[in-house]
Amino acid sequence: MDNKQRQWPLDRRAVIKLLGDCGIQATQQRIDIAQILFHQPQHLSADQILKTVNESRPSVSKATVYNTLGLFADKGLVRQVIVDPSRVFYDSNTSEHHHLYDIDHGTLTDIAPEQLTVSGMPALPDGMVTEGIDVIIRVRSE
Amino acid sequence: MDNKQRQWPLDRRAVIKLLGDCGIQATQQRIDIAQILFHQPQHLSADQILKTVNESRPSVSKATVYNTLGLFADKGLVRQVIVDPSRVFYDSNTSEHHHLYDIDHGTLTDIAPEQLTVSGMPALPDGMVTEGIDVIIRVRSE
DNA sequence: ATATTAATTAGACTTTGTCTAATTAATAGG
DNA sequence: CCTATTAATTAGACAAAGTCTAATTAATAT
Ligand SMILES: [Mn+2]
Ligand SMILES: [Mn+2]
Ligand SMILES: [Zn+2]
Ligand SMILES: [Zn+2]
Repeated sequence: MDNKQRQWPLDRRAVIKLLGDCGIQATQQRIDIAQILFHQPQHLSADQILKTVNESRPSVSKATVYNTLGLFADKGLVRQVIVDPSRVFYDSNTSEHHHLYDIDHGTLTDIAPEQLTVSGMPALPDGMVTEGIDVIIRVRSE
Repeated sequence: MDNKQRQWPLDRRAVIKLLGDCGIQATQQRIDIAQILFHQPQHLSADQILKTVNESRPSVSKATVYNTLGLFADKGLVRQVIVDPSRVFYDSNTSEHHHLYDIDHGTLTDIAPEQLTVSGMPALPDGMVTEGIDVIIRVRSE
């Protein structure tokens, strides 16, 4: 299944279609969360999503935000980015790319895959399967 | 300051010397923690270190373990490895290398820098300073 | 020895995330 | 449509990693 989103933002209809294509039941809460994520290619923490989705009137619980993000990640709709010991970022851009992380501001920026090449994947021990390769450039900028 | 440890394990004397060279006061607690870390090149979590250092008789508090690991990281004696959202690993090998992370078992393995090359460091925006480049190969192995 | 400074400590606290059991919403079949 | 069944949501308890504070203890310098 090829999930390259090309037209941002995804509107409500497109989001419902996307969920359906992944075999995810399109509930109100999931649609709301997906609309936030797929407004543009971006990196959001669970907490940022929880706040955003509830900023007009409270509508989605913390448990559902975590459940939904976990589900989206499992289905490959979003990618978890682990760069900060204190929280996970969810990346709405699942196409291959690398990251630049500003330690001081806690902000993530994309690096296009053409810009940076990793060569020499070592042979993996028997029974191991590559799940992904993360390249993170850590910067300070005080 | 060049901190390439070459003879493992570092004994008590070597550890005290190492701390002194970094301007770290060699207290009993710090020596104990350093001896665990510098027994061999390895990746340990704060919790693993806390347990190990207290396995004969309790001698070092949780606060001191965290203080000490933070201090060692600041001084460049150890390197933090952020691959798991639930805990930070401290790497006693500070020479340049990459990592392979087994998601299912939570274990980290080193990849020699010769084995894997990153080419094409993008130009950084003004005022940004590179802190490090992390390459992590994530694998499953169930 | 004493004074001064630095490190350690227990335990409260915070934050991120998980879990449970009860409620509510969605779906399917008649 | 109505009803039965299943799936999702929820509040709030809970867990784990890590931080912070104020008091104590240890190290250093004179
Ligand atoms: Mn957050
Ligand atoms: Mn741990
Ligand atoms: Zn990204
Ligand atoms: Zn390593």
